[in-house]
This record gives sequence, structure tokens and C-alpha cells, in this order.
Amino acid sequence: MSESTARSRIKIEEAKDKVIGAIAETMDLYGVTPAAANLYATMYFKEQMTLDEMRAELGMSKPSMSTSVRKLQEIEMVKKTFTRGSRKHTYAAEKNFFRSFMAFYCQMWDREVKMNMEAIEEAQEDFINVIKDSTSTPEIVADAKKYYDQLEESKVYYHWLEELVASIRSGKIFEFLPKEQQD
Amino acid sequence: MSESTARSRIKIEEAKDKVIGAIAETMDLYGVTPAAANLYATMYFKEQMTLDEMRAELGMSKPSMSTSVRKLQEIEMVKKTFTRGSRKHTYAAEKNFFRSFMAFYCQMWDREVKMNMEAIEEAQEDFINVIKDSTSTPEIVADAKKYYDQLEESKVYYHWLEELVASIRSGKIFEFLPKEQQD
DNA sequence: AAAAACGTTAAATAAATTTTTAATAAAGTT
DNA sequence: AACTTTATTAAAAATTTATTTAACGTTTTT
Repeated sequence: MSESTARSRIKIEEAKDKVIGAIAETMDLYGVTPAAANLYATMYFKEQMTLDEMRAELGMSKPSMSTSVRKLQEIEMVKKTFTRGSRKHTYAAEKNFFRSFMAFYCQMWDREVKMNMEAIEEAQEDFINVIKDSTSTPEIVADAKKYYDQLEESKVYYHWLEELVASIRSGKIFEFLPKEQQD
Repeated sequence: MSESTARSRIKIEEAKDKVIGAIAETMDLYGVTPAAANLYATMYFKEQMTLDEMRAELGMSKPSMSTSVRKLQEIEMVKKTFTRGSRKHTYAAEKNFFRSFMAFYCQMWDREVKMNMEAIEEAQEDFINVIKDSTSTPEIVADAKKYYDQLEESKVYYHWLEELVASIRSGKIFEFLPKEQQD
């Protein structure tokens, strides 16, 4: 291999590394560990990888790769791929950011709506019981009513969030906001 | 205070705590510390609070409240309020989840677009240089072109994300997805 | 059937983050 | 101007989280 060929290869690696660094840095805002963030960003430029290739590439332990890959599978940013004739499992990064976006945020927002709505429904029942309780003083009733109304108001947001998730899942949002802008 | 009045007060507190717990639990997915998450959820049911009230309510140190409140201000989930005649600073939680949503995600997505687009532009320049380099072998040129195209494709997503942020900031998204659903 | 290869789980270590105690700075009052 | 009150910064301690080493179980190969 000639001098300049080697130099070009290095240039390519350096260019990739710039992007890998940026992706990894923004990814830990997504609640994944640094190892998982680096792994995803690295896989973004590969067809597919085995655990051993990951370990070699990132210089980390195999269990670390194993847990990172599982976490990335959970948020659907990595998929298992089938490679005939190989005993080693192979994995590929989801390279379509639209799909990653959908999977990640829909999952996150679903969880948020579910958890908070459950708590809200329970709490509202409790407030109603206090309001209906004949021994409650007017002051207590007013308080309970105030909190009940505040929660009722917040449901508007959770319903909206549910609709947002639905329109992302169905793809309807892309009618409103097309992927390719024509400006 | 009568027996039943006390019981009602407890019922109200327990009901609030259910919601506080749920909000705090989903909030640490938003990259805030447990202290900040608990604090916001607690403030959600209060008009406004001073640092000393926060410390008393959560049973934590004052510097912890100070840093938590600052973090919450950064993501615009808490605002400083002016209270005449009081030397103590007072703070209020943003109770409109739509506004919290907008502030948080727009900030997050802006940062992501900015960081990654900067890296992409730089890397693409590097790839172009390798492609234009007359000493590059056909194989290297093909590689550089492949990566260049992959990055070019990803820009579609970042542009879309920018548009999403813009439509949230302008409120245009609520024309597509109304806050109050009529189903 | 034994040995090797591969992936995962468990326990231990290491690293990073969060929280607190103590000290400092800033603002207000007497 | 000295003394309080309040908030913030700095250093230390504690907790949590991430990572590694070691052990285990499973599958495949010889």
C-alpha cells in the first residue's frame, strides 16, 4: 500500500470519527450509557458486526458489548441480523433516523402517558371521595376540587401526546411535515 | 381539628403523592437528577416555593435545592417569581405541560441538529477531498463516496427535525394536532 | 463424548454523578 | 459599619451507575 493510499484511509477514518463523536455525544441525552452510544455510532458506518468485532473496535469487554447491544435492541436502534454459516450473532444499526426517532419517542411517550394517567385517575378518585365525604369541611372540599381540576386540565396534554404518538406511528405526521422539504 | 378532618387532609396528601411519584419517575428519563425530578413534581402542586420551603418539604440540603432549581430553570420547567417584601427568592413550576414539552424538546432537538450537522458538514468536506485526490485508488474513492452519500441521506432527517421544532415553536403543529380532541 | 466457541449472568471493581458539609459572597438591616 | 439573612460555590462524602473479570450454561465441532 502506497503512502498516499494510507493517508487517504486515515482521512476517511478521521472523517467518520467526527460523526461518530457527534452522534455518541448527543445520544447520551437519550438515556443510554457511553458504551452503548459509542457502539451505535460505530455501527452506523458498518454493514453489521459481531460481538467480537465490537469489542475489538471499541476496545471494551464482551459483556459490556453484550449489554449495550441489548439496550440498543430495546430501543430498536439495533437489529439482530441472520448470517448463514456463522455461529456468531450479527447485529446491524438502524440507519434510518426516522425509524429510530419513531421507535424511541413513541416508546418513551407511551410510557409517560401510561404511568401518569394511571396515577392521575387514582388520585382523582381519591379527591372525589374527599369531596363527597360529608364530614369534609368547605375548606378541604375546595382544596380537593382545586387539585382535581388541575389534574383534569393536565389530561388534555396527555391526550395530545397520545395523538402525537399515533400520528407518528401511522405516518400521518409526514402529511403535515413532509420528509423532503421543497423550500 | 377533628378526626375526620385530619383523615381527609391525609387522603389529599396521599393522592398528591401518587401523582408526584409518577411525574418524578418519568422525569428522570428527561435527564434530570432524582432531586430535581422530585422537586418539580412537588412544586407542581404549589403556588410557589422558597429554597427553605423546598428543603423542608423534601428533607434535603439547601445547595441541592439550589442546583436542582437552576437545572429546572435551564429546561424552563421552573420560573423565578417576584414576591414583594420577601428577601427570599421564590420559584414556581411551569404547570402547563405543553409549554414544558415545547421548551424541553425544542432545546434538545436544536442541540442535536446543530452538533450533528456541524460534524456531518465537516466530514463531507473531508470525503470530497479524498474523492478529488488524484492519488486515491478507485476502491478508496468508492468508499468515500459511500459514506458521503450516507451522510447526505441523513440530512433529510435533521432538516425534518428542524421543521418539527419550528412548527412546535410557532404553534403550527396544533393546527394539525389540536389540543382538545373532539372524538 | 470431550473439547472448543460463544453468549450471558453474577460478583467485584472502577468511574462518574449526586448530595452534603463547610466556606464564601452578596444583599439587606439595624 | 457591623451584623443578619440568604444564596452560591468548593471540597468532601456518599451513592449510584457503568464496566470488567470470572464463572456458568449452551451449542457446536471434532
